[in-house]
Amino acid sequence: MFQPVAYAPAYLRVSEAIRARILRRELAEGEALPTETELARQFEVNRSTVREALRKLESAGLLGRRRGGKRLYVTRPTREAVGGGLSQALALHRARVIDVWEALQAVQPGIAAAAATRRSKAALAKLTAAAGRYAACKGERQAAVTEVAAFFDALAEAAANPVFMLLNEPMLRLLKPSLAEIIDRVPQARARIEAAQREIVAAVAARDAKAAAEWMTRHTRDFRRGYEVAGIDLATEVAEAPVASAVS
Amino acid sequence: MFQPVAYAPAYLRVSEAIRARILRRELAEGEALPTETELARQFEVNRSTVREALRKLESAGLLGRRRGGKRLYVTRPTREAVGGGLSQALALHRARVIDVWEALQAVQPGIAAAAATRRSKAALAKLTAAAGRYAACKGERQAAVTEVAAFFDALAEAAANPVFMLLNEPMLRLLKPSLAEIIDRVPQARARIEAAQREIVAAVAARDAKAAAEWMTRHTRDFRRGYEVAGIDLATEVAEAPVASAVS
DNA sequence: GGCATCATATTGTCGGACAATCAGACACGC
DNA sequence: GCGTGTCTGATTGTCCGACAATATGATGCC
Repeated sequence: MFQPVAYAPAYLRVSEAIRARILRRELAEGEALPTETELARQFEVNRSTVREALRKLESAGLLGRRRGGKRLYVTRPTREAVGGGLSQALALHRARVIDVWEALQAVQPGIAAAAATRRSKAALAKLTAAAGRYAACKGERQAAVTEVAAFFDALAEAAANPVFMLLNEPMLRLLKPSLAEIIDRVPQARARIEAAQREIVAAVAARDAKAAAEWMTRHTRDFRRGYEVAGIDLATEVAEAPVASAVS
Repeated sequence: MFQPVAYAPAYLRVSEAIRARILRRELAEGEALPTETELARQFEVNRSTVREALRKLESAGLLGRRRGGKRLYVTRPTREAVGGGLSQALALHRARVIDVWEALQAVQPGIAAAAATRRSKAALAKLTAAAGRYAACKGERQAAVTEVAAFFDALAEAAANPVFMLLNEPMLRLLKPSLAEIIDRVPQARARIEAAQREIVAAVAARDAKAAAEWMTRHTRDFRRGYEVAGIDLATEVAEAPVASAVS
């Protein structure tokens, strides 16, 4: 019958006002925000209130600080920021390894196909380099995992689609721990990954979308196989490590 | 040679400490947080500092308030919260309609296939109901768009994969405006959507993953065709509307 | 032009204050 | 019993004022 009567505390109204101006690009990226005192004067609220509003925008990734700097600058959310939020949410929603893998399986072939059709020469070079770096890092388990992720990232970059680039981050972040186990425990994993990457690179180089998607499908299916061989329970819940900088 | 010496302001350390406990599930969902004064006492910081920390967690969706309530409760990020962050980020990254569509195209067939394999009886009923509601809403453009989105959501729910459920939100949110235009301007759009939904429902009911994916591919391809017929420039940047509750 | 020096502005944090209002207890009338 | 007033205490939202640490920008010097 009746709508709940709208009310929003001042810190929310302030943060929304600033957010709106950023989204409307009236505050351009890289621009410095006015000082807290100045904002307080303009909004006619106390500086403490302004600060609460700023904290919200800061954690949304819309405002950031330059290394060691004092002032806040308008930024756009980095992949890491978005990915952190998403993977944190997934961890709390009790997403399992199999769920994330399934999403990977669904998205990556599309990314590979898009990359094959649109890749620029520079992007192809980066992709090739990423595959090379993976092949090069024998032994070090952690480095290998990082490079596998870097390969996916390079592919998304070649697809030149910001949606893909943002989606990659959280999925890889959540899969990394289990990936490390696979590489440790499945002897043939390294060779298979290397081969798949080689084929994908070749398909992308040849602008062959179909082949790229196909090899990517095999590549991700290999991961699944790896889970089974490594004896990782697919129903394990993924975990999000708390930010390291929080060492109190 | 040397790492930058770590330093984090108190409000950050406090917010990370609370965040960590939530992620470790030491603070269970639904539990009420201690009062601000109590937190200030425990962390040995000022209440203002605690409040800044709380604002961060609040906008990350980890803390929420019950309607009209005062206390903060531990919550997990809702689809809307996550989707809002993601779509906002995409808007700032100048994602275009075609980019989001491409992602939709990549993900939805996978979702449909998963839904077909795993759907429960209840989920199937919901999906059928969603398709029915879409077919029912003749005329009202806005309602139709909402129902199209609801259909995708019901499908993701049938797939019982939190990753898919969270990914749907931002994509649909960003596509809604252009979807509305299609439905307005392309006469045959309604019928085609209805037909595709019917086929997808049938495939899911029959647990036919392949057919479900296939029909979904056609369904999304139809959207693309709709853009062209409606004369929507595929390179249009998607826009994220600022939160409505921010009416000052 | 590049570099050391210094004054100023700005942030991070604190303490205290007060109004609004939410939650729970309690009594009252039907 | 259930819905309705009334009261009290606790809690949040907001303000004010203060101060140390330090980033920023101007200044002068070579």
